[in-house]
Amino acid sequence: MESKHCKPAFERADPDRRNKVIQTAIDEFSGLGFENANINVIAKKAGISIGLMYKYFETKEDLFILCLEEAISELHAVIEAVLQSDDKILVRAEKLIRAIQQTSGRESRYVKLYNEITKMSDEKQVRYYADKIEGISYEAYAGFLKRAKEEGDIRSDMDERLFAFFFDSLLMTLQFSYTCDYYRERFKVYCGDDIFDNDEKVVQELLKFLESAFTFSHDDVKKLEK
Amino acid sequence: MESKHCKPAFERADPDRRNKVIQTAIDEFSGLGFENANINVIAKKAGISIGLMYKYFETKEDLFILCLEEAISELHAVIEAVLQSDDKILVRAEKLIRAIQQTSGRESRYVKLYNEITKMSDEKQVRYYADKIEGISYEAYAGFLKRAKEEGDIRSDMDERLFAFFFDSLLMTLQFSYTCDYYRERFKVYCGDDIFDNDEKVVQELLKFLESAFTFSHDDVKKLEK
DNA sequence: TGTTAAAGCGTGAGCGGTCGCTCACCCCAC
DNA sequence: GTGGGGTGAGCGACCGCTCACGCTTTAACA
Repeated sequence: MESKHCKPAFERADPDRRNKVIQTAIDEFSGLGFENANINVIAKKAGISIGLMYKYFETKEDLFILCLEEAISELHAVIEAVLQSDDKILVRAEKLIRAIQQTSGRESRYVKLYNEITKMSDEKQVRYYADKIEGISYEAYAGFLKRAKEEGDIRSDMDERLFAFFFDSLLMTLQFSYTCDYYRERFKVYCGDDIFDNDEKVVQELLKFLESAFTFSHDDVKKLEK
Repeated sequence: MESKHCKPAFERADPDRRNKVIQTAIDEFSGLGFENANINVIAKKAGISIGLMYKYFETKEDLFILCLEEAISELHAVIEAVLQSDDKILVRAEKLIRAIQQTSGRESRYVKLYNEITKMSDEKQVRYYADKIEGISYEAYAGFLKRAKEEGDIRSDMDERLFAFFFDSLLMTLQFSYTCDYYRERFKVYCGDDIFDNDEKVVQELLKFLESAFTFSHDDVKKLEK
């Protein structure tokens, strides 16, 4: 899993064209999935010939991977932007939730790509991308969970890594629920057809859920009750 | 989206053969995904000719759907079995978590099929299956959350539907984390390579997380602290 | 009981469409 | 004239699906 997924010719190409190719490819891959997307169609829509496409990329898969890398760095940037201040943990959570809800059409294609790799089963690729993508959010979440714990903002009786995992699981599912067709429908089954008109309610309820999970330990509350 | 997805000839066929065909198909679909699975190969592995396969099914998609229906009713049965007693909410949660961890090879193929439909985007199919599958767990979870709330076992200041959604999101992600390649790798990134040798720890930490989220409301704890 | 026709079970060569990818070729700059 | 940018017809592999055919069972009739 090395990092070069295009031929030199693509790097030399005009930046506008590079962009056009990548964005068109992301459109097709996120809309149809890797298997159903047609590289001949992508070339046509991007305004170049297939011949040239193959001067730029070794294989269809390489093109897909380049799109993935693009999506990853974009999503990475969003997380970084949201988390750069030194807010308390719940404020960070709130910012992340709101960022997820405001995911625009542009970003939602990235999320769909992400959902697409979720079905990969080539061992090496899975490892490479899980490390690359999940590593980003893991670093972000585990880092501030640990600090919050040290500073006494959250309960002391928890395993940070597992709690970071639960936290990310909730956010990831929410992300998919706002962008991917099946998850959207699932969201409606659970919360009603009008859930997409109630962003504020989702924020508040999830924060409620997280706040209690993060801050109140069973033993402490029992002590208080005595 | 009607419910007959095979021709009469398949219903008349020998039960052993029916089983062989369905199980072989589930193997292939769950291992390779819908697009990459080859119906000619499935026929060969199941010990029948493609000609006969098409006397049994209209299309490859119909075969896939029959597999899905099979998987759904199987997963439904598991949930039912786990939830039939009238345990308290955390005991139910614990049973579900342990059931997920003990998912065998046989069941894990069903989970992979479920993961596969997660990327469907045909509007009608998405609606049909989201309703059918998520409806099962929604009924189960929302029902006992509501009862628990009425009986005062859990906090009163929450929206049951959203909390059921968060609950299912955690369980669904855990389910995938024990069965699907990418999610397994993600689980390792968050919790370390040895997380799969620590089932008990996962149970305890998730229960801790859920117990606090479900039972302690911010206002109540603040009152106690005074 | 033997003959025959109809209906279903079962086969697999192969059709037809799709799509990843190649290659022979053109054009232009240096 | 050499090298890179650019083209698109078309090759070849794959795969969903068909169809002409063979075999067996059922049953109606002489």
